[in-house]
Amino acid sequence: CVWVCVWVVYPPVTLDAGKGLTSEARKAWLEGRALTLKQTYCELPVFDAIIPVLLKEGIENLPKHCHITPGYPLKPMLAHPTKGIKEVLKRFDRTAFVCEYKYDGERAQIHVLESGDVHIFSRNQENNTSKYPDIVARMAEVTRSRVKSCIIDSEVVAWNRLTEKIQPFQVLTTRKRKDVDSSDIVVQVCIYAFDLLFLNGQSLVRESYSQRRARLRECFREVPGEFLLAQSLITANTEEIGDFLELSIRDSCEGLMIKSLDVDSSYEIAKRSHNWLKLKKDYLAGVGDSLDLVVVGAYLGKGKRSGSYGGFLMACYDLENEEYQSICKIGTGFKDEDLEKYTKHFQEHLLASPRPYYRWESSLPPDVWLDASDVWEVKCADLSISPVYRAATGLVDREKGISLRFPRFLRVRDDKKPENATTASQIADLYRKQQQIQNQTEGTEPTQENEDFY
DNA sequence: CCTGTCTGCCCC
DNA sequence: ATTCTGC
DNA sequence: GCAGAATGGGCAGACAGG
Repeated sequence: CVWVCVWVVYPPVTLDAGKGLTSEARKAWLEGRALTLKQTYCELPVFDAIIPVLLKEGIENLPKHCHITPGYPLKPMLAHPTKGIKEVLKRFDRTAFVCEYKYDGERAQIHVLESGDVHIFSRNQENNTSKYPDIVARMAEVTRSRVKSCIIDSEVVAWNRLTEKIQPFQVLTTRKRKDVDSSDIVVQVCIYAFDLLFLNGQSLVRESYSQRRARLRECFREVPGEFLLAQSLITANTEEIGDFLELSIRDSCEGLMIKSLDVDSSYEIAKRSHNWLKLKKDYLAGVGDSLDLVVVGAYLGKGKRSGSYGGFLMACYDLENEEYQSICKIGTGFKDEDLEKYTKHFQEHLLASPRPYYRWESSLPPDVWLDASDVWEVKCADLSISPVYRAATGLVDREKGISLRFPRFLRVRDDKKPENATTASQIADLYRKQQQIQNQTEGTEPTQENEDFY
C-alpha cells in the first residue's frame, strides 16, 4: 500500500545501504524491507506504536520492538473462494492439506494474557470483549495449566443448549453488542477453535499449520457446546472431500476451509493474506440456489460506477395476487461493460411512478422505477426472513417477506418473460427446503417453556 | 415514551 | 460477504 | 495473484421527531 511505499526506505540515511547494489539487488533489498514493515503492521496494526520506532530505529530494528502482543489484535488470515474440488487439488498438488468445517458465525481472535485477562477481537480488529462475557469466563476452564498466555483464532457460533445444535448466523446477530451482562445473555455460543497464533510469550505465526494445530490440541480442553476444535478431515480423495462438504452443510456449516499443512502454511498475512481456500456449495456451477428475478428499479452508481446504474431492485412474481414483490437488490456479478449496456437499455423502460402491482417497503425506493420487462438469473447462498423485502409475504411468515443472502448477478434470461420469473410460492418452497436441511441434524423442537428457559 | 430512520474504522 | 479490474 | 473498489442482507444502537 501507499503507506508501505512511503516509509519503506526510511530513515533517509539507510538509503545509502542500497547504494552500490545492482538494480536487481536493490530491488530485492527494498522488497525485503517492505515485507518487514508490512508484517510488522499485520502483527501490530497500530500506527502510534510503529511510527515512533520506525523513525528512531529504522525498519531493520522494527521487529525487535513491534511484534505480536496479547491484548493487541493482529490481522486475520483470509480465504480465497474456489469453484470446486478440482481447483483445490490443483492448488495443493502433492502437498498435504486439511479440510475443516466453515462455521457460520463471527470470527473471534481470543487473547489470554499472563494476568488471566481475556480480550476478544473481531475480524476487523474491533474489541468484542464486552460482547462476550461468557467467553471471557469460559477461557479459564478450557485452557490447560501449561498455558500462561495465548492467542486463539476461532469462529463463534450461536448454540442451542436444548437441542445441542448450531443455530443460524441470524440468531447470533441478535446478541447485544456492548457491555453485555452475563446474566441476561439469551443466545448462547460455542467457540470453534482452529488455530493458535501465540503461546507462552512466543509467536507461532512463522510455524507451519501442522505445528500450530498440534499445539492447539495440546493446550485446550474440548467442552461440548462451549469450546470445540473445528471439525476436520485430512484426505486428498475427491469423493471424500465431496462427502465432507455435504456433511458440513447438514451440520449447519457454510462449507469447507482448506489449508496447507506444511508447505507455505505459516500465518504470515504480509506474505499472503488469503492463504486459505474456501469451498461453498453456492460457488459450484449449477449447484446452490439460483432464481430468475424481475428488474423493477435501479440505483445510481457511485465512484467508478457514476454515470451508470450501480445496482438494481429485483422482484419475484406472485401468481396469486398478480403482483411483483421486492426480494433483494443486486450490485455485483456485472462486467463493467454489462452495467453500461443495461443502463442504456433501461432508459427505454423508465416509469414516472411505480406500477400499482409492485410491492415494496416504502423506506427502500429505487432512484428510478422500471417497467417489468427483463428477467435475470441471480445466485445466492441462502434465503432469509426479511424486515424490508416482500417476496412470499404471508407464505412463510405472516407479515415478513423473504430476501437473499449474498445475491449476485449471473446472466440475463432472454428466454423468460416477467410472468415466468420465479414465483412467490417457489421462493417459499426454497426457504422451507433450506429449513429442512437444517432440521435433518436437529433433535425435537424445543417446547415454548424450554425456549424461555434456555 | 414510542416509532421510524439512519449508521456502522458493523457483522457476514 | 461476492465479484470484477487494473496492475 | 493481488489489492482496491464497486456492490449485497440485516442486526443493535443511536438519533430524531412526535
